[in-house]
Amino acid sequence: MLVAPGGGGPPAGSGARRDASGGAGAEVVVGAVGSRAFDGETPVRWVWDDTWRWYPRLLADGVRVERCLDLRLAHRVLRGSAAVAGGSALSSAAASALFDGPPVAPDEPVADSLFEVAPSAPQPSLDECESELAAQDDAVVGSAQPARLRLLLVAESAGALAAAEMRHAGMPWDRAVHDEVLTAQLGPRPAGDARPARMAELAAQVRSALDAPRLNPDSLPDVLRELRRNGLAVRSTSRWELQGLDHPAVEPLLAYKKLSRLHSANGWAWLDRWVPDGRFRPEYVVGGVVTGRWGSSGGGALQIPKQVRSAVRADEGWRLVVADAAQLEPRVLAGLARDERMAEAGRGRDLYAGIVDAGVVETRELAKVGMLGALYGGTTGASAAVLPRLARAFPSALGLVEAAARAGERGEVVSTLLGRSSPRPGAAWSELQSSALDVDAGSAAESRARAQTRAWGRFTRNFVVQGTAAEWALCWIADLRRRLWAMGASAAPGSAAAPFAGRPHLVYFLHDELVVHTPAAMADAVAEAVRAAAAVAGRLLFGEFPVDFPLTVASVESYAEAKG
DNA sequence: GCAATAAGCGCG
DNA sequence: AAAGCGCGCTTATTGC
Repeated sequence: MLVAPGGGGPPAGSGARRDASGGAGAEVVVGAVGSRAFDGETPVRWVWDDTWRWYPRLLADGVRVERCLDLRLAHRVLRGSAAVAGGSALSSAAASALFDGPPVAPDEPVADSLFEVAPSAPQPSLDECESELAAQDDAVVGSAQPARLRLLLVAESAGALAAAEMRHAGMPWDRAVHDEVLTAQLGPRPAGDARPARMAELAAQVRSALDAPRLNPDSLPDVLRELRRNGLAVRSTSRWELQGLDHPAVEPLLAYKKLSRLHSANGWAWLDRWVPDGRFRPEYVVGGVVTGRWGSSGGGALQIPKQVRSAVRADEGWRLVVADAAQLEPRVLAGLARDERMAEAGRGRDLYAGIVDAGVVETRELAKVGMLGALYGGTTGASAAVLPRLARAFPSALGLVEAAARAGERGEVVSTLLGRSSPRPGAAWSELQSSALDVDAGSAAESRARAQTRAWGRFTRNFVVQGTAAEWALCWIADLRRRLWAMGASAAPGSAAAPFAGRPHLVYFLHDELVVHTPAAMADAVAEAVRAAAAVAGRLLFGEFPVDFPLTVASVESYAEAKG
């Protein structure tokens, strides 16, 4: 039981306590379960071990938390950061036991499970939270870049709040529209485990074309064998290897694979499991990716195929504001490297078009392929061919990713702008490296070691950009979340769950793209807020360095209408 | 029998 | 003509 905002003090037994030493502003340390601002006015930053443990229940009670510090997320960032000196209290066994590791299960019953929820990780006491907070504070203050790290920690924590809120509110999903999409492509929903009609037809065509009446098109080895038996020199059954081959089995096989994917990943079973009530509630895993991007768990929230996005529909009287940061990663690179020419190429326009206008390459497609090659470490084809021209035009930017790659190849750690560091290569890495140095190491061992070295270099090359882009996106969503709440409620119909009734709120986030569900009357203001938040994110990361982060923003009824 | 792995494809 | 980064999920297969 919790006290709603505007109510009295902390609930009995909550264990909430005012923190006297927490730096600027009042802070509340929450060891078990928390409460609201004590004076009702000072913005309070809740400090708790794990947002995902506590926040779902607060939201279920209609309570929104404005700001927090997630000790578990912060712990992980600080422990891994090259900017933080080792040997602090953060690395004590006690701190590790309590604050290391993945987020724990929410403190709420799981409705659809017959079984007990797995026992949660040990719950830190109030005192343990306080001493962890103090240790983190010391680590930040004593670090090479306290301001940036502090920004990273609060942005990551705000992301955790947003993630829990998005799951709570859910993405509005029209089951009937989804069913129409499936029926149009697959045929009517089959009973039981039967193949949908359209897939069965295609399977029959494949069997007949390959003269293999008993072939199971879902068995990759069998399909490969039959393709070869029919004279097709393929190494795998992947689409890019098959398409364009001149054989009557190819077209139905590719069509089958496409439908099979739709059916198994986002078919009726998915719909029943993940959208029982007209809302899709994915579990986001904040910081779930090494680079700081979010991951997801269950439901494939980050892989919703374009095919079914028409089922994402605003409630009656509401709109979806869909925003997408254009060419985010190259722009982030321009900012990171303070590459003025590259920033200039993207100012007020499509960055790739700007690269063409600057006379660096001939076409937008080349500019894009070349930039992606620079970010990912491409070494072949058109991408590699234009790399020298990009390097000449943008020496700072290309130099930065090149340096990150070289550092990784040496086995060193690289870091994002705000101080998230890459993992060190594992023990197997160094073993393979040193084994290649043995006097009697064969050339095979040497080339394996070389391939591994380059692969790690590609990882660190991309890490600095992808990770800093993730930081930009966290700042974007954090600032937007604040703005949306400040806009207040309108008298819109619809069924947004408390505390978001009548209010614009985030419902989806995908690396460089987000969706807000808003009362229709507020859609324009939301679009404005989304842009303003992007500008703030740019300033938070890059200060006055003049790099733009333009967005495409659309106010639509259906997610499928946005973008192209 | 079950768990781990591989292939393939969806997203950025 | 997909080459290079990061993921999650499903199915079939392989390993114990």
